[in-house]
Amino acid sequence: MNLTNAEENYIKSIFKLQDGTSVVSTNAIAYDLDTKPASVTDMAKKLKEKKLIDYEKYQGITLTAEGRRFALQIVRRHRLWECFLVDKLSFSWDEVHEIAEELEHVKSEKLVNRLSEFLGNPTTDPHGDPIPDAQGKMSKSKQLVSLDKATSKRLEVAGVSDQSSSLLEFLKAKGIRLGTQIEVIERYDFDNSVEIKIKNQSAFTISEQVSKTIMVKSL
Amino acid sequence: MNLTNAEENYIKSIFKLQDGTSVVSTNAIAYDLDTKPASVTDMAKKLKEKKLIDYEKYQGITLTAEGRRFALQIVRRHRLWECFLVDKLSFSWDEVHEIAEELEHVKSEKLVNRLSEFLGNPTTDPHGDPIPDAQGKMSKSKQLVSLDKATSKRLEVAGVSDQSSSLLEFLKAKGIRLGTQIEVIERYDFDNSVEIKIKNQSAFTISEQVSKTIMVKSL
DNA sequence: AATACTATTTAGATTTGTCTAAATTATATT
DNA sequence: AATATAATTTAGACAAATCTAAATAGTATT
Repeated sequence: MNLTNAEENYIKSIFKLQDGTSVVSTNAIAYDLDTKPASVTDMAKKLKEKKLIDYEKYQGITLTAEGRRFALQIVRRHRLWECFLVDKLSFSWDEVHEIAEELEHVKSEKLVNRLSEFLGNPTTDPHGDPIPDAQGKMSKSKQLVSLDKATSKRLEVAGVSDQSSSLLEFLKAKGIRLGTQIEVIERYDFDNSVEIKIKNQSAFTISEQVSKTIMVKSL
Repeated sequence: MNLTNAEENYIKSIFKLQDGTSVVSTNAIAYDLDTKPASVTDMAKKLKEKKLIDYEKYQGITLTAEGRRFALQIVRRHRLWECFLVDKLSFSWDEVHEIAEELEHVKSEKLVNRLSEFLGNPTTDPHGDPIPDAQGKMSKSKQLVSLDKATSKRLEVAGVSDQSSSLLEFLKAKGIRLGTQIEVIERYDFDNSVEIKIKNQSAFTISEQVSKTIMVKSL
C-alpha cells in the first residue's frame, strides 16, 4: 500500500499522540498537525477505509497493527535522516527537524536500510529518541524530564507532576495541555524562569515553580 | 518564491527539452512527463503567471531567466543526490534515478550546499552529466552517443545523424522522435541489434544500421 | 434533569493538479 | 487555395486535501 505524504503525517501524529494513551481525539490531532478538526474527521474516514486506524464516530482514533507498522517505518526514516544531517552534514540538532520532515517521505525501503547501514545502524537520534529497526522494533522511549531541566528547545508536554486544580487551571488558561508543543525562547538564570512560546501564540514567561511540574519530552 | 513538486517537474522538463532547441512544444512536455497535453496547457498558464516561462497560446514555451535559475537548482539537487546514492550508499548508477527524483524536491538550500561539500563538490554525476554549482554555473553537457554505442539503459533520443526520409518514416512508425525515452532491454552481439522499449509500448528490436543513426544521451 | 459548553461531524466550497471530449488553430498535402 | 491532419486549447469534470459555518453529540454544571 502506498501512502500520500498527508496520510503519512496523520499516521505519524496519531502514533506519537497515542503513546501511553489509549485513544486519540480529533482535536488533539488537529492541534498537533496545525490543521482543523473537520479535516481530521475527513482523513479519519480515509484511513479507516485503508484499515490503518480504528475509528467510530465520536469515539476517537487508534492505530491498527498495520497502521503501527507504517508509523514505525516513518519514524525510522525521520530519525535516520536526522542522524545523517547531524553526523554527516554537521547540522546542529535543533535545525534538523524541518528538513527531516521532508526527507522522511521519500519512499524507498532500500534507501532507508542503506542509509542506516551507512550511519552504522544507530539506535537513537540526535535528540536521544530511539530509532526503530528495519523490523519495526524500537527500545522504550526516553525518560520524561521536567521543563526546568529540559535541554532541547522544541518540547512537547507529556504530563504534569502536580495535580492541584489551581495549577491545572493556570495551565489551561495559558493553553498548555497534554501534547502541547512548546518552544523554549529563553531561560533566565536569576530566578530560573523560562520564556516559552506555543504555536500561534505570543511568548510568555513561567516561573520555576510551574516549570518544575511540567513533564516534557523533546521533539 | 516556493514551487510545488509538480511545478518543479515541469520546469525541469522544459529545461531539459529546451537544451539546444529554441522553444518547447506542449506535446513534448506531455510526453516527457507522461501526462496529457491539456494538463501541460493548464500548468503553462500557472508558470507564466509566476513569470517562470514565456508562453503565448500555440507559440510554445521557453524558460525565463528566473525559470532557468530554478531549473538549475533542481538539476543540481537531483545530480548531487545521485552522487550521494552511488558514492556513499553504494547504489548502482542505473537504480538511482527514481529515488533522486523524490529527493530533489526537498527544498533547503543549506542542505544542498552541505551535501555538495560532503561529497567533495563533485562536478559530474554518476551518469557523467555536469552538476551546476551553487550559483547555477554548469559546464557543457555530455557528448551525444549513437544508440549502438551507448552504455546506459535509460536513454533519450537527442537527434538523428541520417536525414533520409525512409529512416525518418521508419522511426516515426516506431514512435521514436526527439525526446523519446528509450529503455535498452538487450543487446545481441551476433548482429549488434538492440532490443528497446518505449514507455507504454511493448519492446521491439532494431538493427545496427538504424541504431547507428540514432543519437542519444543517458538519463 | 435541564442547560451550557465543548468536541466532533456534516455540508458545501476551494485549490491544485489532473483528465476526457470537443473546439480551435497551425501545418502539411493535394 | 482548399482540405486533411496534427497540435493545442477550452470547457467541464474529478480526486485529494483542505477550509468555514452550521448541525449534532457528548460532557459538565447547576
